[in-house]
This record gives sequence, C-alpha cells and structure tokens, in this order.
Amino acid sequence: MKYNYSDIPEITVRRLSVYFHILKCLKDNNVEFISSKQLASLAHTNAVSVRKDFSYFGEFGKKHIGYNVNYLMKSIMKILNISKKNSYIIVGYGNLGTAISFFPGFKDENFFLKGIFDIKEEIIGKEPIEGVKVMHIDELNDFVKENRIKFAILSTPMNVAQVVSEKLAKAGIKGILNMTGRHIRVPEKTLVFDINIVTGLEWLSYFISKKGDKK
Amino acid sequence: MKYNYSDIPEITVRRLSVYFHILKCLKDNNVEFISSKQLASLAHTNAVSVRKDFSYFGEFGKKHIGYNVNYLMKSIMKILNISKKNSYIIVGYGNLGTAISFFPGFKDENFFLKGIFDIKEEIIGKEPIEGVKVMHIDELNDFVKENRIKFAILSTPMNVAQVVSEKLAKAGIKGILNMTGRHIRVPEKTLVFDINIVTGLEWLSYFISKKGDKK
DNA sequence: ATAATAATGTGATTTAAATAGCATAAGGAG
DNA sequence: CTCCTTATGCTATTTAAATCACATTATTAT
Repeated sequence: MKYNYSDIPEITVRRLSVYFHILKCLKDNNVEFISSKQLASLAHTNAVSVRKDFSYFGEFGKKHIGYNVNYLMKSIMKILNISKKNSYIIVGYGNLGTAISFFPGFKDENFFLKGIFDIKEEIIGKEPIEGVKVMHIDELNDFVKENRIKFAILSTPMNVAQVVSEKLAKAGIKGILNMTGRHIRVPEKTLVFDINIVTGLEWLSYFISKKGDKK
Repeated sequence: MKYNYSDIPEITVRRLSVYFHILKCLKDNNVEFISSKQLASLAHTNAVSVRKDFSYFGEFGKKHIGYNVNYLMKSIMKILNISKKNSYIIVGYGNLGTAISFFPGFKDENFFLKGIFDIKEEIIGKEPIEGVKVMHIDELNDFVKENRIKFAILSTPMNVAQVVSEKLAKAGIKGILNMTGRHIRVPEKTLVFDINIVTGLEWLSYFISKKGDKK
C-alpha cells in the first residue's frame, strides 16, 4: 500500500532506528535472516507492530523466511536518508564533546565529523581526530556555509547552550542534536533532537518505584 | 480524579521529564509562575496535554494564575521518585564515562555517584571525583550489594556491553542506563533505558529529508 | 504431489492518546 | 459588587496507534 509522509507515525520512525541498531548487532553475529517475531522480541515490541512499521515504506520481507538482515538494513538506511554521506560538526569540546568525537557508530551510518568548535584558546588549532581541527566558534558561521553542514551536535556547558544554538540556526544548520541538558529555543526551520542523560535515570526511577503496584 | 498506575501513559512520564527540565531553566531565570499554555509552547506540545499530564497525578495549579514553578518541580520530583537521595555507579570509564561523571545535573535531582568501575589497571584506585574511586569490575558485585546501588550507567565499549550488563543484573542493579549504543538483553526484572547518540542524527536526518513533502 | 507449517502484509477492529468543550474559580476593572 | 478575563481540571469526542484476523505464499515433510 502507498502511504503519504504524513500518514507515518513518528513513533514508527523512532522504532526503525531501534530495529536498525539491533540489526547491526545481528549482522556482527553473522545472522542472515530474522523474522518479525524475533526482531520484536529483541526490540521489546510485537511482531505485528514490526511488520506494520515496515509496511509504511514498502515490502522488505519474504513469506516463510522473514527479513534478510543486510537488505533490511540497507532499506532502513534509505528510509532514514543515511545511505549517502552526511557531514556534522561538534560544538563544545569538553569531556562530552570529546567522548562523542571518539564514539564509534557514526561512520557506519555515513555521518562524518567535519569540524569541532570551542572557545578555549589552548585547544584551538589542535587536531584530535585525523583531518578534523578544533576551530574558534567565530569561524562557525563561515565554515557551516562553505561546507554546507547540515547537522551539529551541541555539547557546550548549559549556560551557553541558548546563545550557541542561535548561532547554529543563523549559520543554516538544519538539525541540532542537543546534548547539553538545557532546553533550547530556535526558529522553527531548525530541528532539535534532545538527549538528556539525566532523563534516563528519572525514567528508570519512576518505573522502578511503580513496579509491584497494581496493574 | 484518581488514577491507577497502569492508567498513566508512558509518554506522559516522558513528558514530565521534559517539563521538569524546562522548569529548572525557568527557575534559574527567576520565573515564579507559568501557565499550561506557556509551558506547552516551550515543550512543543499544547496546553490541554500539559494539564492532562499533570491531572493523572493530582492538582498542582491555581485557576487564573497557573502553576507555581517551585511547587510544580517538587511535585514532579515526588512523582518521579527523585525527591530522596539515589545512588548510581558508572561502569566503563573511558571518554564517555568520564564525561558523564562530570556532567552537571545529576546532583540537583538527587542522583549521587558512588562508584566507578573499569578494567584498565592504570586508572584503578584513582579518585577522579572527590570521594569516588575507580574500582576493578571484579569488585562490582560486592559493592552493589553492600551499598544497595539501584542504578548503573553503562558506558563500556560496545563489544563488552552484553557481558557487563549481565554482571550488573546479577549483582542486583534495578535499572541500567545503556549508553553503549549496543542493544543489550537482561532478565525482565532489570529495567533498561537506552540512549543512543547516533539515533539522534538518524531522526534529524529523516525529518529533514521529509520536510517540504506534502502534509 | 499434497498437506502442514511458518511466515509476511494488510483491511477491520479495538484500544489508547489527543483534543475539544465546558463548568468552575480567581483576580481585576469599572 | 458585578462583570469580564484568564486559566485550571474534567468529561466527552475525535483521532491515532496497536492489535486482531486472515488471505497469501514459500518451504519442508510425507
């Protein structure tokens, strides 16, 4: 069946990402085929949901067999628009920025780090990753425009999160992955995805306290 | 109205966390009162949704006035069960573990770091944070049991994520915040919250590519 | 060759979440 | 003091998501 973009639930897109990371793991373990049932069990959902999620985008499975891991991964990459190379920058190169710059997993998904920005004079000009230099934030605007950078990972201290995100929006960044833990406001044209580490513990805390309560 | 735990949507709990972090920011800016409408606008949702979310847990607002920021924060902390001190450990002390150990924001929410675990001999015994030592992973089981640690943040390399998470579950950890980017399987009694940094870029990539498509 | 089995994909149905609409209350204006 | 405005919280309705039920098909067993 043919769906419009707007028919596709956002939660389906989020789940695609979960499936994808599970598939990566399966591929590393040389698994060739997987059924919706097995995938559902790994993703803590159910088989129908898995099949429905894929069905928004096409038919990727074979009856009686299930899904070819490799083909399904490629299909998800197309859907998420990560089958071609994408460039990103890291803004704020403290502990968190450093950790992200060395995090494996970006490259397999065609995200390539193109620049690092900070204001600490002692690190500017260094090249912590081969081919990627630390630049002063004043150079951000020109760099983003010249290199047509779409994505920025924001890992500055909280107190400057807002001003820096405004600079990013102004420079033409399309999507900000906000790791600062501080809520930021940017013009609507700039998308923001928030990752707040503390939120994880809050969520665990709630559900652990509620376990055992009557269902 | 009175609700059962099971009547409360999980997404409401997630949003509580979002509201809470916005409220923290408002408090820093000395805002005393906020309406559901204003809060909704900051949280990218709508006023009815905000009020409904709170209504599952009680009545926190005043008609014509809105919500007292301080009181609402305290109420959310009670709901999330973070109004009393909680202990957590970090397992895997590379770049990411280090970044997390210095991340501000845990303490305000009563999460206190009690121990760090790794296997690299050269860092074991060190005390990167005052009062918090790096221990060998072989000491994890006893430490968790003796100190009744509920939460662990997993920041090891991907290839050991599975074995280490099994150790955590066995030691009696109630909730794992999995930052490894690798999917882990643990017994049902142990809760897992996954934070995968790459997922953020995938999500942004999808929605940026779909912008402009017919709605 | 035929039957049994295991899987996908999808229209129909059910359930859950979001939204609308309204009663109510607090405060301020006249 | 009464009316108007603003905002909460709750019930009713609508919309969206999850699940059910089944037709279909590929593979294996007899």
